[in-house]
Amino acid sequence: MSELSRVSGVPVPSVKYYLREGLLPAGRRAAANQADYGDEHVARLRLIRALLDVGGLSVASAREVLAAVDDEGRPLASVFDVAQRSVSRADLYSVRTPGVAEERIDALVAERNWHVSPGNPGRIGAAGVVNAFLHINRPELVDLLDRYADAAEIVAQADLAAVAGQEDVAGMAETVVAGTVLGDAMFAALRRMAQEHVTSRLYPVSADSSAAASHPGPDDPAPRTAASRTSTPPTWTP
Amino acid sequence: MSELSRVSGVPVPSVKYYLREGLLPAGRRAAANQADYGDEHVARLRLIRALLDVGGLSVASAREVLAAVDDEGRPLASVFDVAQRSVSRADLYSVRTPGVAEERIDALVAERNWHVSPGNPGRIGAAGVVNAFLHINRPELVDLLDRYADAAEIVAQADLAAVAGQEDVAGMAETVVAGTVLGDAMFAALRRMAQEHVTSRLYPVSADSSAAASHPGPDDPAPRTAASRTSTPPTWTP
DNA sequence: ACTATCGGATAGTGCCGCTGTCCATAGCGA
DNA sequence: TCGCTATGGACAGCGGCACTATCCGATAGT
Repeated sequence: MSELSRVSGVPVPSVKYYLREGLLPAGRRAAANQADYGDEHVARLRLIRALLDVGGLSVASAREVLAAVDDEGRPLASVFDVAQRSVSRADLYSVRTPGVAEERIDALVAERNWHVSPGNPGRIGAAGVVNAFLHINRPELVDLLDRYADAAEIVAQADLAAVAGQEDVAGMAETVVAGTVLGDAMFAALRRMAQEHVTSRLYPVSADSSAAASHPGPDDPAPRTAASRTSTPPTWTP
Repeated sequence: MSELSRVSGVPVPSVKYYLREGLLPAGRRAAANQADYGDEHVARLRLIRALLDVGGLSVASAREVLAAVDDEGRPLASVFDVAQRSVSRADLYSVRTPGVAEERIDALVAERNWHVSPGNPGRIGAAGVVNAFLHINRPELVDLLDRYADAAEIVAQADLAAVAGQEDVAGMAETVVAGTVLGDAMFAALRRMAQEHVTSRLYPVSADSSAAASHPGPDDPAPRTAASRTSTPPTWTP
């Protein structure tokens, strides 16, 4: 276990915790005080940390998602659903103008001929956001929906293309989960960059952004040796 | 205060808490045990709940964001920056292959002629996600970047157009904050719907969302089209 | 044989977002 | 004027979560 911890960079107590919580399958017991872990444990541990740290999932959500990944016979749509729910905020903005926001979303769906089931977590979430826009007295932000939907179509088609490119079913499930959970973070990050870009074009600020100056700390180098294996050579071409 | 609580729907102890934490300005003291609150307090309270519940901000982040909104003379770019940081995940996936992910992001930025400052939180975050993709051995997901960037441009332009449509500066700042913080949630929700739509077109046999919620078995057939049910609450048995 | 380490189990820690309690004060009806 | 209730503020406590520290019996190595 200590070697697993060393290779993966996860502290031993955390590894124990993930074992206890059912995120990480137990290793093969070689003796009463010895267990063997393989590459799949290292990979799983990395996936766990990616889901928790980058995707922002809770341990409970990660457990459900990983159970879906491990479930061989589960249909892909179900894996999608579990992944989507894991990143969806359970505690929605309490609806104070019931119906209006849902109607707006349903109108959008109908207009685009989207097929969306009524229980889709995105439908509930989008209605909650629209409701929040109305409630803070900023109805004009609701009109962002159409452009956002254009963008969402592009992203969803790219997501599905990535899933379809997988060979084996297990890879598809993991791709679905990683794409859904980490994709949220990736798009949000790209949106921040695009926002700065568009802002700088609309409002050419002479002084550069306060971002670099007011962000002194977090670039801690943490010089650790490159113990990570790079089985796939990162030599893609942009 | 009890009336403020009643109108806004926020419990009195929470209102006290927000006052203490500096999210909500104090009311005009009419007497030692009486304070008057106006419409602006109700609106602020609604904004607070939207940021916390829908946007998922912490109380500390909300305080910073609201301080930026209240700061009259603050340039808009700074408000953007504060809002972006508030929704950015501070604890990034620890970089194990330093440089590679950043280079990929910088190549993307250069290719699109984006103006992005090095300290942009999105740049760090995107590099973290790319790094996670590589680290979980799914480098093909990195190729999602280009389509995501297309979508991010659309969204960012819509965002800025909404900001530019505001008349007063205070409204702009609040629009920036609401659009940035709640926009993340809105896009994520729309992405979920678009994903289901595209999935249903590629794989016409789509599982009910309620079926996944009830943890179907490995051999759950679910050969029914989701269109068979229109507005019935979760009942996945025909 | 002896010590160091291993795995597992259990309890504890720190943080966060509230929430419950207490108290001096003040409005208000009798 | 006298209670009675309600108010606002200060402070402590709670429950959940993600770890983290401690202990313990069982080996593995020497």
